[in-house]
Amino acid sequence: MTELKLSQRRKQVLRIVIQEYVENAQPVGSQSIARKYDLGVSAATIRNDLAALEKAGLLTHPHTSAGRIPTDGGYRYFVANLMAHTDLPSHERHMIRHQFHQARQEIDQWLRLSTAVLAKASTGAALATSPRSISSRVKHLELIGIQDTVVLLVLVLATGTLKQQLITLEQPIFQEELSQASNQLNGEISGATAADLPEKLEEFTGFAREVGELVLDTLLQSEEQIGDRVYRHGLAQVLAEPEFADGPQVSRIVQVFEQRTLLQEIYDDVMELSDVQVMIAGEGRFGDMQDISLVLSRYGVPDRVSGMLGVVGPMRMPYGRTIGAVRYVATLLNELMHQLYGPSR
Amino acid sequence: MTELKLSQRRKQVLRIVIQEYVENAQPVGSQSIARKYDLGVSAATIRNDLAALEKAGLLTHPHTSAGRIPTDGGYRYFVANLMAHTDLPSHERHMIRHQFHQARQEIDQWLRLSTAVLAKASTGAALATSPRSISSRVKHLELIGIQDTVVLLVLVLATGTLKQQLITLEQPIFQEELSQASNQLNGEISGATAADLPEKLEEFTGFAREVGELVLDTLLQSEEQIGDRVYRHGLAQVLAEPEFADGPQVSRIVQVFEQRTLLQEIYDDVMELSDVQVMIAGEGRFGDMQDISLVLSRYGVPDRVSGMLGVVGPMRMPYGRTIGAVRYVATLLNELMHQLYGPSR
DNA sequence: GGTTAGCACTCCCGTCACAAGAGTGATAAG
DNA sequence: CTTATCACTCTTGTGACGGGAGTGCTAACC
Repeated sequence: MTELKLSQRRKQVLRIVIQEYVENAQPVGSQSIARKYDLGVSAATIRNDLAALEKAGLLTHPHTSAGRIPTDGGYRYFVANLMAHTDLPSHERHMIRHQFHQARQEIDQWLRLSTAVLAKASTGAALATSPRSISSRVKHLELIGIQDTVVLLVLVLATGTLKQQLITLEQPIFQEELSQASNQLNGEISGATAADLPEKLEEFTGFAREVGELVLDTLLQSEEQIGDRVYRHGLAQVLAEPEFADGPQVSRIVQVFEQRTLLQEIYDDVMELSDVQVMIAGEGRFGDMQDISLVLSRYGVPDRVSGMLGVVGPMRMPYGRTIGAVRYVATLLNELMHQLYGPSR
Repeated sequence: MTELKLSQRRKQVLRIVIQEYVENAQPVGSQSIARKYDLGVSAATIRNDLAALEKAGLLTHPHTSAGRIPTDGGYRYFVANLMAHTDLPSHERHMIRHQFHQARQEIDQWLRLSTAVLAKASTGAALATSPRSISSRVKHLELIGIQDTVVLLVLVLATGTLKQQLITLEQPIFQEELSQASNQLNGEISGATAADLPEKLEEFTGFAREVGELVLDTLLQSEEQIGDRVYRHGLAQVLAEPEFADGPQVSRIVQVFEQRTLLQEIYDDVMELSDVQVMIAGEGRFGDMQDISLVLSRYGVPDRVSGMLGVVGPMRMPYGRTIGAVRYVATLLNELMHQLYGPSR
């Protein structure tokens, strides 16, 4: 979209329309603006401005004699040019930080808390994916007999991520054999990445080889997918918003919230930029996202692990506040992750 | 509730009302019954029966001149006495079984699939908790250095469940020390339960002791909580049902679906009986569950692991089919789990 | 040219009345 | 116990009506 030129007052009017509409979910008209805000001009002038903003594609009206509401383009302009970058108020920041330090030191807990906090701080529903390892490196491997013919393969990646995989055998196997195989493998493949592995596997045969292949599979798979867990919180809250009063709208947002495949698609986008990203009404690239906005951020430690977290809500959303919240939680997670996966080892 | 005595025809009428209402979500009147079903009596007689069923608390009207709809009591009577116990049709059963055998051999995958299958086979939303170990027994323990001062404790329980816990230290620690501690602990505490552990810990000091305490904590915690993951699927579908057209109803069911604490409470109930349980409108013991029914079952291997799975949906639900689906998926999971955790080891 | 006042026009929304339709409840007869 | 009949009730849909909010246009003003 080309950069629009708008007079100061028109920007101001647009800002007011969005602000009012976000707050009240009601179309806003020229008179009510003139009454409530002292712009030094009359309602008629504002009316002209509104018409101009509509022609520019930033506003619409639902019907002839109603007030104006922002279009998706209007929100985009607002977010890009007009929005005050509001950080979360400091007492909220402190409270959130406190909660994180009180939680048990576990990624699972942190992410759960993140979604809870985000949902509370925004008007939307929060989601987060568990962190994915980038270029996974094997740290350690363990083979544990569960049943006579069932073996559990536990894989610890350099980042501390655990992968588990059950192996069902034709023949019973003894613990000694398992230990032997795991010692053998540990010596050889620890520190290996998916790229190194095939070569190293050459020298193995039999059961050890089989396990090695499985390790490779697991590594490859963990690199190409989003984290295997998706944390969600606060759907009830966002469904209470007036735009989701009727059926079709509800199912739309629930689908965005529930569907893994959609998240997977969006994930790649989010990974490209380091800052918080705002996706308004699907940005034309995703269908079926009318009236839905996403505010997402990457988190993690560069080149080691990364995940995604953010908020999904109605397009009519307090973007400033939401972005602030997402950014803050993301930086907090970054800090915590840094302590764990930190510079290197 | 005392066992009600109803004539054959009245039972038949009740059955018809429920059947029709479940299908069409519309109050059903005497005339339409007489027209559609050949009961050998006139509409007026059916009208009398309806009035009797209403007096017995099994039916109501929404208003004076509307047809009848079942009350929660009506559904309970139906489920207890009238319902045809329908198993899933065999081709569906085969398809489901096939899907399970195609999936990767992983509990995570199975449960994900279970909820997907259940949601598809019912009109509700499916949920499942990951299995919890009963009287957890330690199988193996591993300590892995992630950062200089960060250690990952991996605990493998006898059932193959993994528990992980990060430990942040004051001082850096060397891998040798870790290995030493883990060897020491493994020799001593492998096979121990939460009950045995405190005694065995007596002999340890320093870091090993610290880790031991942590193991104990983890064991205790894993015994008292529901599985740490909750799988969900198909919320969008159930929200499309007409009873959830308005706001308050939506938030009610979303809360039932989302809230962990509620599941935790229900869990204990479900564990007591081995068969599928039906909870209609909260059975008076849970508030805020008007118009919502749950069909739940335990799954797992007796005395070893167990979890819960089932369907949450509107009270107006095809109970026969839903119960059949839940039962089938539960037995399927039981089979699969049995292969893993099977008789003993 | 930008700004203002005035005014006709449009459309939504709540209310009311009205009729149709479905179903009940009661009565009286079989 | 069952049936036919009928008055009554309540919902639902429709159309009319007025109030209110807001627009769009025009003409005048600075």
